[in-house]
Amino acid sequence: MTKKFTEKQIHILDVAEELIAKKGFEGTSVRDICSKAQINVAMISYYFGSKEKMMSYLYQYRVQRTREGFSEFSETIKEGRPEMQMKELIKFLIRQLFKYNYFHGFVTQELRHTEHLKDDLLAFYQLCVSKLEDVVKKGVTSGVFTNMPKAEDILTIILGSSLFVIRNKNFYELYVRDSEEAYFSNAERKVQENLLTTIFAVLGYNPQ
Amino acid sequence: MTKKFTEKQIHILDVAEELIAKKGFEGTSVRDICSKAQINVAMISYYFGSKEKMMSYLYQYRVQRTREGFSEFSETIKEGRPEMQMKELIKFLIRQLFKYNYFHGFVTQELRHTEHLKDDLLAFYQLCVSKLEDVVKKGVTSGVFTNMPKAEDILTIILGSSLFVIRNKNFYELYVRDSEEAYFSNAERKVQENLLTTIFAVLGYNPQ
Amino acid sequence: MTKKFTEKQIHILDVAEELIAKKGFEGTSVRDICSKAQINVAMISYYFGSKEKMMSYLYQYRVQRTREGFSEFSETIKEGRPEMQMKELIKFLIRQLFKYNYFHGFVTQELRHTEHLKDDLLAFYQLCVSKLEDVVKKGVTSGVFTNMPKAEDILTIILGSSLFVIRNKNFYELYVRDSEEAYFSNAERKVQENLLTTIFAVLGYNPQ
Amino acid sequence: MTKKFTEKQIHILDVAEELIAKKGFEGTSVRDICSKAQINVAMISYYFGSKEKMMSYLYQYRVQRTREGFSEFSETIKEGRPEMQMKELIKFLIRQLFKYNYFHGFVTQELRHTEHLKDDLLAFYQLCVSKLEDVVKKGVTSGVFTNMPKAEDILTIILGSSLFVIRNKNFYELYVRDSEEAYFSNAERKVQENLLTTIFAVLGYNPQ
DNA sequence: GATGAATGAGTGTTCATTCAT
DNA sequence: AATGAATGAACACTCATTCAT
Repeated sequence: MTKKFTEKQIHILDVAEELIAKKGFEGTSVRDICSKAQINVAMISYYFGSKEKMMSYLYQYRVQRTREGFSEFSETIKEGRPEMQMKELIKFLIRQLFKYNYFHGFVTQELRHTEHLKDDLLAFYQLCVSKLEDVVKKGVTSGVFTNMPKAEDILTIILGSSLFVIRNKNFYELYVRDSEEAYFSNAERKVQENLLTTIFAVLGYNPQ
Repeated sequence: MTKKFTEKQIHILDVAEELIAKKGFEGTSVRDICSKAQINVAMISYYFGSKEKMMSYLYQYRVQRTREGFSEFSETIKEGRPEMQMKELIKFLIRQLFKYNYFHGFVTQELRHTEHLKDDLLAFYQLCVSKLEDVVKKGVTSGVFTNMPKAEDILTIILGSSLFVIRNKNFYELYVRDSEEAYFSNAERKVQENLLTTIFAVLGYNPQ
Repeated sequence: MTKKFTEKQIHILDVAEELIAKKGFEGTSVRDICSKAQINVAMISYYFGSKEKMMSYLYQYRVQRTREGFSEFSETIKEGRPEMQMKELIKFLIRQLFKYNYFHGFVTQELRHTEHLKDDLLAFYQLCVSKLEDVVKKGVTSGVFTNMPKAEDILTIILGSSLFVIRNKNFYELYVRDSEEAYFSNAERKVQENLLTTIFAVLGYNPQ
Repeated sequence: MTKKFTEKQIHILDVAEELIAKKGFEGTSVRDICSKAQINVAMISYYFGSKEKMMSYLYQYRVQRTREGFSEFSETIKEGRPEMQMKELIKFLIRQLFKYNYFHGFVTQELRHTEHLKDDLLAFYQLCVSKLEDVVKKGVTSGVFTNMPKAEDILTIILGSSLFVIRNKNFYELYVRDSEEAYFSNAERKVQENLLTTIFAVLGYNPQ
């Protein structure tokens, strides 16, 4: 069952996510979060039970939202041809990763003591795998794709490459020479081009 | 130039790396490390000056070793044909990432306050980019590769996918159902297959 | 301007002063103070920011009180004859030193890293010098004093001798053989006699 | 019995005294001393048993030297008239205090846990008292001094005023505006003038 | 006789959390 | 429902000292 949050609680989670993304879970103190959120130091324990539980709620909250978004998205492409579906799927995933980059970036690193939480994310990833699988099969059947790579391999490339770019800003900005603000949007575009090219190559895309 | 370490110091660095990889830099206390390494709590300050300096030494130590390994490796493939060179290059990089997985996995996450250290890793990545570029060009010239993707895009896919598999064990082990011990070696093999297929596809490999 | 302290904070400062006077700033641990004050070890950081800042507050607190006392005192003697004023001035200064003996005794020794704090004490001393100067001049003009020693020399003798007696208990108790408790009050009386005699001699006091 | 020290040990004591005078006993680490003395960190424990015992030896060493100096000095004035003897005695004491200012300045503050050591200094002070007493009595008998103040009061004024000037540089340099280097020599001269005037006034000096 | 690597006790401080209000 | 004062545990680090060589 999904927990319902008040506006104040959501505000705390937003602030917490931002700070944790910047300085890590352990590197972010409850006082930091409360100070930035302009609330009392005791509020986090009061609302969520503990700092760690707050992290869990933050996690669940984000995963839930992402999954909901995925369902909505799925609807919008269900009529299209496989190559279009694949393209939109890739773009959608990259979009999510960049949008919730704070979250996706740190979460597996920081959620060590709350292993069970990973199940939610895992379920989401499996949803993606199964969707990718459908599209690949359909494409192969219709002859638009020549090869049938494993869906989990495709997802690995999409998630891995995107997260790498998000988290290794220093490396990638050698090739995306832009202002701090413009970096992410340009990096996202570049990754998108790269992944579209790469994955369609792997699929042996054969335009008809 | 490069600091020399005694066996004891190297032992501490190894233990530290393992723990930091598991629990993060801030999440790992000096006491944890010393307790696991069976040394006195004061040793880390004594040997390295501080916890943070220890981290720097660990970082430099690993990067230095990796770069040395890369130089040696470069020699061994310089005579081969481009497709062989590319294949070995991909395998070598994956090998390094899995070998020093603790290190590559956490380092950009944790080195927030010591930004300058990233330069070393960056230099290494650029070395890889330039090597990849050479091989791609040679392959295109000789006709064995049809396309000329950007070398940084290739590297992004290699590093990103490998690190994703290393760090998201929970996801990937759905597909690599093995004992804890066997996971990494099998995961490495699977990633290798995936990346070889993918990158050769992108290059438009045309066996002659 | 001046920081206001709660009763608890004042209690801590009192305990701290006593211990620091006995064992020095560096020789007194935060744990010592908190243990004696029956409070938590974290309270000093919590209330004052750090041990050193606590020292600053203690310092400022004492100097401020002493200066306020001096102003009040000045009022009470402004109508009298110079010899009476001088006598009361000497007695007042000795009184202050014995009253705040912990403080005056150690403060210049311990405030090495917070030199700027000395300015407050210095300002107080200068106030004393200027008051002494007025009285001496008036006495010389009225013919009750024959000589006009420098006011800073008079102050040096008063402060130096009093502090010596306060801090070299071992020496002086050879001549003031009393119980621990009675020592200071008797020592104060003896110093007072000594300094009154001495300074009036230097002034060439000529009763009329 | 007096301990004999090797040159190395004396070197350590000299360095220790200087540092302790500057930064206090607790504020000076064994490492500081050994580093400045260019010896091994273990040497202080090795030579003196412990840091505190080193302090004791330092203390005894200085007191012993001062007493020896006092005996020599006594010889040189034993033929003179009382007023000359008193003058030389005052000058000698001030001289010693400024010469060993490091030592006299801090010693009663820092020697808290080794109370027994004070006995040596006490014995020296008593020696001074008894010498002062002799001179005063002789002067009164011969009619050159009119009053007979207590010798311990005279000593208190001499020691207290000198130490105050030595230790409260910030105050006194308002009146002794000189370079850092010149301060002490000028301050010594000024204190000497002050104390000679003051004490001869108290004695009711009556030149014949 | 002298060293320097190594130690355990102790340092000031920060932490997430609790509790009386 | 919400606060902020207060806490005890834990933190990284420094200390004087020891001990094998």
